[in-house]
Amino acid sequence: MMDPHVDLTETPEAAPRGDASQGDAKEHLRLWLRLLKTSRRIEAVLRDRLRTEFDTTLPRFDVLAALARFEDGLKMSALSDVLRVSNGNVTGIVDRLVEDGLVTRIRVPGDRRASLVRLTGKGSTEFARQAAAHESWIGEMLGALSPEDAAHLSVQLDAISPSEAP
Amino acid sequence: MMDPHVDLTETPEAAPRGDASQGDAKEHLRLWLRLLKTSRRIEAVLRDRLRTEFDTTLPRFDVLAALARFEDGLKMSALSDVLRVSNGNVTGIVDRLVEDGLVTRIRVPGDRRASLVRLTGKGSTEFARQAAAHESWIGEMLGALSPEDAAHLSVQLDAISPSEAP
DNA sequence: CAAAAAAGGTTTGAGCTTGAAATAAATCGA
DNA sequence: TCGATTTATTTCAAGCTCAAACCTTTTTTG
Repeated sequence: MMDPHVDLTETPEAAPRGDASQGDAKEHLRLWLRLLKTSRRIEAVLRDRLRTEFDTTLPRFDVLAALARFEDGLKMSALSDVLRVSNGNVTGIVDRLVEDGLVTRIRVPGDRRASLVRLTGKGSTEFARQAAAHESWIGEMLGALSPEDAAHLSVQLDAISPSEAP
Repeated sequence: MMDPHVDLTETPEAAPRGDASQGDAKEHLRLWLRLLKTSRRIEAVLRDRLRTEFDTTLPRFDVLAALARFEDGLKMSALSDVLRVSNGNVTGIVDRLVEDGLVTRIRVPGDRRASLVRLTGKGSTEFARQAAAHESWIGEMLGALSPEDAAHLSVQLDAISPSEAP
């Protein structure tokens, strides 16, 4: 999981007066550490539940989720693009999902290089179960937040990582 | 990297009226996806810079950071505790850091099972360089946020994942 | 058309990650 | 004291992850 990077969260050490950028840097660093901690913690819970309740992993779930969004299937490259994962990475995960019959590779007529990856019926059913559970887990974990707060937070986070493609 | 899990960010689909909890769930899910996306994006940048500029990895950096905070060294178990990583995980990373001379294992006098892990002089120097760069990278990435916004965000995130030990 | 470039994927090597099993040492309880 | 438990750590198998190298096939271009 690897949480903290630098964690000086615990050392407030009075306001580091002097020039302003010093203090700003610390505040930004602190925010980053909280952000990381929060997402890691949630992720850990999701991994754990996916494993114990569905005997699967987060990457597998992510692939199914992506394919569920694109009913016509996705090319490997498009898939790794959507997931923001390296090309080679997806190959292995899809291989295993194919073994388990949750996903198929379909030849693309005009192009002998490419193939489309699609959910099978089984994959579709299985994902529906998992997605429902997933949503409720998130609800449990973020339940402390009002929908308004949640919406507000979303907006602020968007300010940090805008939707520009890297 | 595995970003999106479920990403229905792209399907606003009008406000799902009906009972309230429905919409709330979506809002929470949306927040989670943003949170994940943001932290993954920042993490990806950090990994990349650590690799290209220091030929190291985030987990290694994290271990050094933890050890830098505890000058007297940490036992393996304490280290994996601080980092919130499995025990066996740390073993390998520390092994490699020892090979590179950045870290040492010190026998604990009264206990032949345990050992303390500490930064070497070299490790300490190296970490200082990396930490400075790290802080400035964070500054770059979060620079769009005023320190006030950052502080505010920190507080809200803390509401999601409070400091209770799991 | 033939050579070069680009596009789609897989393989590979190294490292990270986990949970579970294995070792070994220390401590506790009867 | 001796067996049982707990504590500290490592080993293991399986899977995820990346970047780089490597094939093909397709497209571009001279």
